[in-house]
Amino acid sequence: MLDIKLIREEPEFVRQQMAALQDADAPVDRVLALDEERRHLLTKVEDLKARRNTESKRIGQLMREGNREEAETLKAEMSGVGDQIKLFDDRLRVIDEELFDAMSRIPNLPLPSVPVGKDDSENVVVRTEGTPRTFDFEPRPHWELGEALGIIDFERGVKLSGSRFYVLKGLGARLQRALITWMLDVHIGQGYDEVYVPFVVREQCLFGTGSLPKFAETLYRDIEDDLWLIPTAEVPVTNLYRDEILPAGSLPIKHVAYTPCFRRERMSAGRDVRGIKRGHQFDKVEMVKFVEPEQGEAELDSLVADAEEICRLLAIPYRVVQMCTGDLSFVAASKYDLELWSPGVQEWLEVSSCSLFTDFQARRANIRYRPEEGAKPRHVYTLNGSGLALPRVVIAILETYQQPDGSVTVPEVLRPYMGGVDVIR
RNA sequence: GGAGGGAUGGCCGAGUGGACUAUGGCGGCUGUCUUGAAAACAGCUGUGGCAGCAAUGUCACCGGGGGUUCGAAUCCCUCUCCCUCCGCCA
Repeated sequence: MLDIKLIREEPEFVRQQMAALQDADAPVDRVLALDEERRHLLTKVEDLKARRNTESKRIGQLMREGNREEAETLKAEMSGVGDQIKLFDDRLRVIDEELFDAMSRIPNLPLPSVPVGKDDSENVVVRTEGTPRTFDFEPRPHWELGEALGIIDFERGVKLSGSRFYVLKGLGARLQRALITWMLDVHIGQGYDEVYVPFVVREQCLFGTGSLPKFAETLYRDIEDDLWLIPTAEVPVTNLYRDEILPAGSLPIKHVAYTPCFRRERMSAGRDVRGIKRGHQFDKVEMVKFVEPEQGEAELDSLVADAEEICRLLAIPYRVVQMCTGDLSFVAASKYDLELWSPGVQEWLEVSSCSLFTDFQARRANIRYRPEEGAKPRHVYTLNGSGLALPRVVIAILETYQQPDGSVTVPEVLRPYMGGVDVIR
């Protein structure tokens, strides 16, 4: 949610930013019209209420004095005022709802540092680290390696739950579990506090992070209890402090959480159907930060660095890509993706998205802090980044560390987490 | 799943239709006294919207939403959450 004052005072600037975001549907003009009508009605209805408050007090006073007739006259008069107030209040309620709906459909504004571009073709590769391994044999894709090693079972996954589900077995399951534990440990070492959170949440949490109302069709939902499966740990972790005013001195707050993620992938039907790249259920270790506005951009840089550390320690080549305005998500003001090179599928796999949301989520979720004791509350800035998304890291490991005989060497850093196993065969 | 009891300010807790501008206490802040501190005493105390350059004014908020009434913390409906007892359960 943007600050409505900004839209009211700088409408031309906001329109211009919407154009840069390639968002032609953002209802800026509607917000302006509704806002004006709302304020007009507010002053009218509040005058009426002020009058009713004073006159009602007088009625009480007259009744105590035993002056029945005058009290009754005033009552009759106030009854009419009450009817008017009700009319205005009803109208206001409708306007408020419409305004809220319009406001919640306007995306966040990009930072000035974000390159302007029309779509993902104009994203900027900021840096590439590591050299892709050279093979003296044809590297195979992970689905061949995984099936041959008996560590990925696609058919039984489909039997259990349908397409885009799979089963990890033996050292495959163990590799994933090792990665989760190891990545959590690395991020804890970087100063993040681990949290374990619910995997189903109320609707309000999804609104807070910006997943609703716009992306409802990508989410799984339990109708009976009106709970939603989380599409990312970002949702429960960011909402930890929903409707709170954090006391002075509590920022920055840095959390790391392991959760599964559930996505219907209806937008991507038919894409990436082979292998484990895009499933309905996947695991992720996620970092979430709550910081003071002044620290926003610096905290984004350090968030990217914290996620990069995982790639670096795994010794897998990766690159950092900055999203241009046309490819920013609805809620992000600035965003970097981390992509691991995977030689079997011959592509850069997106394993992390690190975003700064400025105060956009904090407004929607009502998360504030006190800069100093006794000072007025301000909205925090929120950030999050995967560190990292699992199946794709598993893909990159299998494909990068594969041997001519189809076995896979276990990256050095993971061996202590695998009970000393150094090769999957 | 069944029965019952609750939700009031940073915290405890009173308040069953008008003096509530929410009693009282604790905590916190400021001041007086003191070399300093404690104690005592006095004053202050939340969030947001709208109007205004500002001082300020005004409205809303007693778990959420709706209703009754001239007037609601108080009465009615509804939802959420918490607690107690019983049953079931990894």
